Amino acid sequence: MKELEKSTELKILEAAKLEFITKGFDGARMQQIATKAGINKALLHYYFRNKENLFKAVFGNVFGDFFPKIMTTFQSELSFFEKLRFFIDGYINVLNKNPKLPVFILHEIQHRPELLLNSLKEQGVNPKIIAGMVEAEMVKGSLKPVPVAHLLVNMLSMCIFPVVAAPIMREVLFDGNEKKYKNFLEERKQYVYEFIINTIKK
Amino acid sequence: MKELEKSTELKILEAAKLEFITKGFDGARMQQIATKAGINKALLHYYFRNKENLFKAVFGNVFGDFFPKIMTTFQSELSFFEKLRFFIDGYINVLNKNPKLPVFILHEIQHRPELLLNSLKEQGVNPKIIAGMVEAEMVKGSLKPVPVAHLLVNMLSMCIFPVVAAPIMREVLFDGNEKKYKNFLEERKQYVYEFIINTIKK
DNA sequence: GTCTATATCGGGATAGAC
DNA sequence: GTCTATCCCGATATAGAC
Repeated sequence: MKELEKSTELKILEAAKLEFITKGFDGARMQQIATKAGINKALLHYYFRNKENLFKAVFGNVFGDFFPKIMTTFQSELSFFEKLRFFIDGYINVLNKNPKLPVFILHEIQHRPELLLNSLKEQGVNPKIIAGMVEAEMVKGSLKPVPVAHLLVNMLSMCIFPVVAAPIMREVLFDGNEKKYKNFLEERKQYVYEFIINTIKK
Repeated sequence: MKELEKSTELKILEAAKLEFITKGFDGARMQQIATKAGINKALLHYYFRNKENLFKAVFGNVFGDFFPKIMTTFQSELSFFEKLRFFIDGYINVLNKNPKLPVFILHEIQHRPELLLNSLKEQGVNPKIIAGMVEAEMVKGSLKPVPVAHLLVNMLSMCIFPVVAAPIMREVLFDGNEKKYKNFLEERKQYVYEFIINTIKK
């Protein structure tokens, strides 16, 4: 039974998420969060005792998007190459919808390493599943043997970085033309795939 | 004629650079900068009227390291493949020495787009020189024709991202073992090179 | 140029009524 | 649960002596 009115707590969390991600912890303002949520500061402190608590709640929620849930794609019945394509495609999409997320996370964990460790535990990030799968293909002989860690990091890099550095890249490569850059990112889904394939197919 | 005593202004700039890069503009504290520089807050304001000014001075100084000066490598007499190797090697080195720089820059330009535009002008960043050079090799026939923009972005991505995301990657891939991750980054100089070569050599 | 002392203000947090 | 009013501290910035 869904409420038409979102609960106050939910409204706060949404507003806080937006504020924290765009401004960072230090730049975020409780007043601003309250305003966006349509309430006042006092109520904020009623729900979450202080700024720190509120932040942690948001961070925990948000971390999972950085390392993709799309990992599940890899447990499907598709062929390996299809899985790869789905992964790249899906991940670039997710990042495009939340382009500020990675920088936010990377910025914050610099000062609060514990955030990272906690979140990793909660999320159960396990690249080993995918790594194992890739290695299996290699011993099976369907893929050229290459260092798997580097391969995975390369793949992530080529998906994440261009989104993260979009403000700069857009300027440098396309003189600030937003449309052209969006198009560029769209093309990447194909090229990154080909790029990866190139190094592992026999 | 070099002074044995660094000028006060220089000491301030160094201290400020460190503080801003690690904490970001909002997290940085004037008091902390003063202390690190061995002076007091008032003197800080004497040299740079306010925090904003000081920040801009630092940012301008620092931006150039993000897009490498190593571009000059590309004007040398080396063969194309040697140039490529030098570039990757040198860039990963630079980043390793300033691993926090990229996140700092990306975080700050999110709220102050003008910083980016100004810095780009000052630095005269021009990927077109390299792009042109790569394209020349392609028409000459010594390289397989691939989309140059994507190729360059891929190369940057694979160099920058692993350094930027080091805190996470170190945890996920090597259970936090610093030594292993350093070693991993060292290996990358070779693998990224091979990875790139693989997609462009005939 | 460099210092101490102080003004000013913004923002997180709390008290207490409804 | 939600509000108004207020406290209080930390941080930028300035005044003014040396």
